[in-house]
Amino acid sequence: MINLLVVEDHPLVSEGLKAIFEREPALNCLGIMATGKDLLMKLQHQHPDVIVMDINLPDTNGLDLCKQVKDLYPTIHILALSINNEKAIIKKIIENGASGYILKDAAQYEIVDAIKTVVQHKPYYSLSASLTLNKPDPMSLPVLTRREREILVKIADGLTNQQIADQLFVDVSTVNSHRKNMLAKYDVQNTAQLIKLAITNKLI
Amino acid sequence: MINLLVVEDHPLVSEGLKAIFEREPALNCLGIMATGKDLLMKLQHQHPDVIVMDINLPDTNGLDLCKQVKDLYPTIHILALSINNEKAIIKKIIENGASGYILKDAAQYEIVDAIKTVVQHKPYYSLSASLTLNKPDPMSLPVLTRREREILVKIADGLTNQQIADQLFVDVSTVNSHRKNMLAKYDVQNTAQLIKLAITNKLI
DNA sequence: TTTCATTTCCCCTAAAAGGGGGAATTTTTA
DNA sequence: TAAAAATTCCCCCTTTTAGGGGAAATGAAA
Repeated sequence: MINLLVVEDHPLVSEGLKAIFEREPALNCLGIMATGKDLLMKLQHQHPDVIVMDINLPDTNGLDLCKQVKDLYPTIHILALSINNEKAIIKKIIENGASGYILKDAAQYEIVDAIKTVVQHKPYYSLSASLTLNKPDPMSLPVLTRREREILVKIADGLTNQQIADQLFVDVSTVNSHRKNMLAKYDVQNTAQLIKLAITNKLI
Repeated sequence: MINLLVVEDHPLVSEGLKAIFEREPALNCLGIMATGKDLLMKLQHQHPDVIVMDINLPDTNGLDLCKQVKDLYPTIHILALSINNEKAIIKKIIENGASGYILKDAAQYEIVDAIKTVVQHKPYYSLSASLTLNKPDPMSLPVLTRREREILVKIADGLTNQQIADQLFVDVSTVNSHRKNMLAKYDVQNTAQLIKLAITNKLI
């Protein structure tokens, strides 16, 4: 018998999970919490084998919550549940102690499989998640320094080098240097291309 | 007794819906379809009172499917279900014949309420959806002409006016005119701001 | 058919950005 | 603490944008 806790704020999804668990004799759902706070309170009294955790919660960031729970109760297995299918996020949650990752588009059997797998101290990734993990890295872009980001945001807001320099109390040549640096480090020819790249890659 | 059909490709959600419907004696779920195609086939044999339709489907665009179904079977009420909370989308689906709109974060009672409301030929919007609808319009932006969009895309790709002119076999002055026009119509000072606005508002 | 919007092209000047260097001073970080 | 990275500033010069006008030709819609 595997004891479960669910952290999920969408009633539709948590009802779905409950229905799936009820059909599985080996699974016993101890309760459904809508927030991270509720989970931490519940854990003071009850320790499940597995926590199925939505990482998009209203109160806490799921990534932090995962780490918190793992620090307090290292023996509990955490199965992350998310609509998000970004490689960086999946990696992060695994780093933070999750034993598995399934997407909300997962089939029923996948969820049951995942739970049964993680209690055996084995990792589990849903089909779409492992596909994402195996995709080649979206060519890691160079990172912006603090100052560069600051300036880039102002450029995107339509300020000229002079205006930015005035706001930051530095010389125009400084702003110009940063701008040229950014063009060079992202290998683009002009501001238009830089802004496009920055926005589509969520640099700003 | 209200007869229902569900079109939803996420098992977690459809299981949740099923569980909710089972608890309501007045509701009778005739079946759950994962695709628009399946729905259209099913409708040839069975006519529900209400269709609960996810508008993010794998095969069809939910907006089109809604219109299609309404054209074929005008008496069926359609309740749109979506994670999407954008005013434009909600308006569109209503135009296409949906009687109501609920978000996937809706509470259980909201879904039941919604179904009972739409069968009485009354519209229903979930709490968060009606909040969205009542928000002031995100100031409708002027639309780009075909040529302007074409040029804007090339600007965002880092091409200069001269390069664009060469590609389009027109004079630089023409490209320059379009560029100036766009700056004026969106009331921005330079290309950086224009690109940012265009991307964040999905103009390109 | 007659507007109205779009697309095209032209003039002008000033401002801003881009491209090549180099170099001193702080901050981080290894 | 020493090396690396970030921030700051400077020179040169060229290309590109921006801002102000105007105007003819095409296309679509009323």
